[in-house]
Amino acid sequence: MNDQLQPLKKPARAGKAGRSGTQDDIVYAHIFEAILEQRLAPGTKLSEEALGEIFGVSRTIIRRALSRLAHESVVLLRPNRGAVVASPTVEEARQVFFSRRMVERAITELAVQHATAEQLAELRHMVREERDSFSRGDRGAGIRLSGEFHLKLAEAAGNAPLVSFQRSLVSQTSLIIAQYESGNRSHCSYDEHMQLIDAIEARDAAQVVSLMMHHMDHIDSKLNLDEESASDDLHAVFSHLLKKPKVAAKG
Amino acid sequence: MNDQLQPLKKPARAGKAGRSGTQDDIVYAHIFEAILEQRLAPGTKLSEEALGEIFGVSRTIIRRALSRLAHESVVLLRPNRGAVVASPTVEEARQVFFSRRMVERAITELAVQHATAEQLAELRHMVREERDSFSRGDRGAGIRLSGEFHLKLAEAAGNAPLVSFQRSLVSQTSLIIAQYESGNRSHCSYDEHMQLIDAIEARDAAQVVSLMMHHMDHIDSKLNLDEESASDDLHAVFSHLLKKPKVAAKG
DNA sequence: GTTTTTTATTTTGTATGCGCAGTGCGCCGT
DNA sequence: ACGGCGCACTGCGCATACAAAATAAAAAAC
Repeated sequence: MNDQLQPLKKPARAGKAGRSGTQDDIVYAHIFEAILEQRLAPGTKLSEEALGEIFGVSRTIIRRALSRLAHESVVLLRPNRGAVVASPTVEEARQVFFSRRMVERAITELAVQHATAEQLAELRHMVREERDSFSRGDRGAGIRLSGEFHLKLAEAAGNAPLVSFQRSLVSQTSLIIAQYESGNRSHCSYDEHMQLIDAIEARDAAQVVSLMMHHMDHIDSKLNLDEESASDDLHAVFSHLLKKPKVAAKG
Repeated sequence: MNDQLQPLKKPARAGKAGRSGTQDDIVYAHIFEAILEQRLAPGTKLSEEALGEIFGVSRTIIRRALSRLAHESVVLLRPNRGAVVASPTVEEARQVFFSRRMVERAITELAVQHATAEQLAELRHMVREERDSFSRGDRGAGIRLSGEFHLKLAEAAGNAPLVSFQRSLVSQTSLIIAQYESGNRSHCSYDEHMQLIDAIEARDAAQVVSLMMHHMDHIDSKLNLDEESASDDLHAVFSHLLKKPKVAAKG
């Protein structure tokens, strides 16, 4: 039956996991990473059956993953017409960044009050990983880890609804960056991330907020509103997961 | 037994709908309204099969509706153990209100800039309906409409991520109000809602924000967040009796 | 040759069946 | 009689099967 790929290994150590539903998360992480890596171009149709074949799971799982991605506005779910990779417009990007600024301000203020030493250590660890990813040239992982840093920061703020919202915003931001960031423009946000941690550790609220707002400005200013190109073929995009290049099981 | 309803009519005109997936939304709205009406007590188990029987749909639909409700933290989805009506703690309520204040401030500022005449008219219409519901004594509908007012206001702000977040916050707030609001204390928020609309129409940003913050204060002050009414958490309920819980409290 | 209608194929939406995990109860051992 | 163990029951997770909708294609009419 499904002899496409049997173990369904995770793409990296996608921090999103840790839940019970394993398969969901794995498929979710794979697709999300593929989008971030720009192996899936905006507008690409995400056929449930094709994805099911590729990941060796039924459409039920695919559908859940897509539903989740849709909720984070990373894919667009058109009724009766399937899912496509979201292609955020400039206006949508602006709205996301507006919300990001609002949320990040609140998060930093709370984090200064509530962040524990362990959380700060964990944050530093994540920044190091982020830096390593970029120095390895793994841009997709870097963007993802950069997002996870901000998510972790939200967790340190200790406000559950904020974390949930931040998760969605970070996903969308990652997609926007993947789409609009100009070339190899040294997405060296990890440096600013470290400064943020230092300021939080110093419990300097004003400084943290200031740094964060500048961080947002920098991300914003790195965006370039012209670039779009990537693959359309699902099998090609996920070829590194496949054992056989061509599947000929189904009639 | 229960007479299962056959045509699946909507509970009121649940404003959430208007989408494509009809059955999802209907089931979602029914369950949500039942929770708001407190016909479903916090902690009540929501069996997929039973709900499917009641609504005349398969577990697939029920599952989607529950998943949606879970995402809005209105029900709690325990892996392999089913769904139960959420019972937000006081701390969770505080977190929701913190986020609400942040979001409402942003929304009002944006709404002052962007709200159109049609949107204001629509808002007034909704407030009238809200008032009617309360005067009819339909508390559940009143709470729901009050929430939908705030959601509509978010839409008038013209920021999609904020709307999405607001939807989740409003759902949780409604649940919290349903649980914690003291008695029949005439949840006369519609009056303040009208004032808000007037101030928006006058494009008086400072006034709108001020009114909104006071509105939040009023909602807050109506809740008795000091004494918990009920809880599904046995440990919490009998904490004053328990010295050592018998149940395996691993993890 | 172009356009429109009809049909066929593909793809999503919904329902159901099977297997497994979680839970409670009864049985047995001490 | 009490505590540990295993069995049966309930109910969800996942896969599959079926039905409806949309798209693509083909054929017919203009």
